[in-house]
Amino acid sequence: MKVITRFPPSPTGYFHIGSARTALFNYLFAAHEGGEMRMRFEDTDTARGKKEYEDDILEGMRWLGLLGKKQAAVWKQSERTGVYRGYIKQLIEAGHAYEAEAATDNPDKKVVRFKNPNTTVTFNDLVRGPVSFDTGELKDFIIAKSVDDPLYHLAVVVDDHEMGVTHVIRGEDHISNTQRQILILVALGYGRPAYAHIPLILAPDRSKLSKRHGAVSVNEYRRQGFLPHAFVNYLALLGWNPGTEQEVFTLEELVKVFSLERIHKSGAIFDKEKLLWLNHQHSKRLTDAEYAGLLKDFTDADVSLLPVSLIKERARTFGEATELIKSGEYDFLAEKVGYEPHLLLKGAKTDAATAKKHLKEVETLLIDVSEKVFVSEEIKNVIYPYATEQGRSTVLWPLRVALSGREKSPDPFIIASLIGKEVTLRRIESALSHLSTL
RNA sequence: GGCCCUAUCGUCUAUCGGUUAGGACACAAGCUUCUCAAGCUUGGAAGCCGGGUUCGAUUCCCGGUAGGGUCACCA
Repeated sequence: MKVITRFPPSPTGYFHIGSARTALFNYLFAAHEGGEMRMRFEDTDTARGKKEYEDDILEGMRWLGLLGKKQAAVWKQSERTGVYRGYIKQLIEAGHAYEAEAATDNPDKKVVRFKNPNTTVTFNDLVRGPVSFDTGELKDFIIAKSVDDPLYHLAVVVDDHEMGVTHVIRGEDHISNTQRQILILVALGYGRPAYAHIPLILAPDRSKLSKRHGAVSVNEYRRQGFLPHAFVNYLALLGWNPGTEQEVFTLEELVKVFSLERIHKSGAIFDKEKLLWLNHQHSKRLTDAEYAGLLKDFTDADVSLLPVSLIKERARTFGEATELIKSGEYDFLAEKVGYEPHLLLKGAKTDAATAKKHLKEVETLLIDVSEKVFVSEEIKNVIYPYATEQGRSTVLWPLRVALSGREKSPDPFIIASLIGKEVTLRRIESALSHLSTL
């Protein structure tokens, strides 16, 4: 039988990372089994639902790569009240439900209560094993505000059945809802889906993750410049593990190895540091061209002549890359560099005269390097023996500052190759005249 | 509070009765290095407590404790 899972968010807030992980597990399991994940909006609560939230969820799902082109249409419960009305009537006629006085303000309205058979409901949770409830405590719970106004539990059961859902994979917070849903489903004569309740994502203090703990919406991570695959990779590792020591996965790789049996039972704290590390790993696996393309789409900084391989190595996210660029780290690529002359000697542990001598020698060595082979390895080959002989810091520090204008920068060979022979020589000349003033 | 779920390094986790309790993030030190990163090596760091069962329990059972979830005319 074809596996069908579902992702049924309620559009009452922005796409939450906990929601995203639930969607991911549903996606991974379905894809692994060759089935499919269906999506619907549980928007029976018209007072709280917003179109804006629906769009945010959809956008986030697309970004994460969990919403394929061949995705079936997204159902909306608000458009299916007619369908639910039929089932509510059916339940009432069969004696499984009845209309009753509303407890609140409106005396004309009758709520629909489910007639609780007061039994023990046991289901075999695919993550936790057998779980049972004595349903008596539920009393005759309300399944619809009126015949025309269904509530969550009724709508879920009907939709899961009509969608052909075989596996309900959802957050642990739904575990006690399962008994109500099984009761309704039995009354309707439906077969049971399999249930798997996954642990929750927790804040650092092990409380429920909320806005006060920082970024909790998926699109915030997108705005911070995370890679969707890295984000998905991290989410998958919260509460699940492959059983091997592999940690870096693409979505496709996750699909291959995912299984419900390896879902952990207890809640997991969201650790942004590890996410950052994973994102860096994914960044480094991108080709320079891929990285440059994505960075360009992300940032408003000028990336036209940036040394992508350097940034990729250094920044963990596109957000960090942007900061790096804006901090002036790569300003040496521009025509002019400005710096305090003293900086030329700061890390050189030598005096102006010596530094000057070394720079002159380096200049002489570089003049002999042809433009055609003015690449970092070649430049290093030419300068390094001399630097080693004279004391590297006394030669390389002034040279690096001459070329970069900064205390911290990539090495001078790389910079020289990036700015070219002509600019390199010009900057050395400029440094020489600075040194003369000291 | 009732009901339900859970409990291994600071964090994410491996272990399906016998292990020097493994890996990763973070942290520290070292190596590399002109600087900053990256990289490499090394290190510190864990079975909530108490009973059982067993030749032997982190692992199985019970109790306690702690944390979480849930008790809507929300989902």
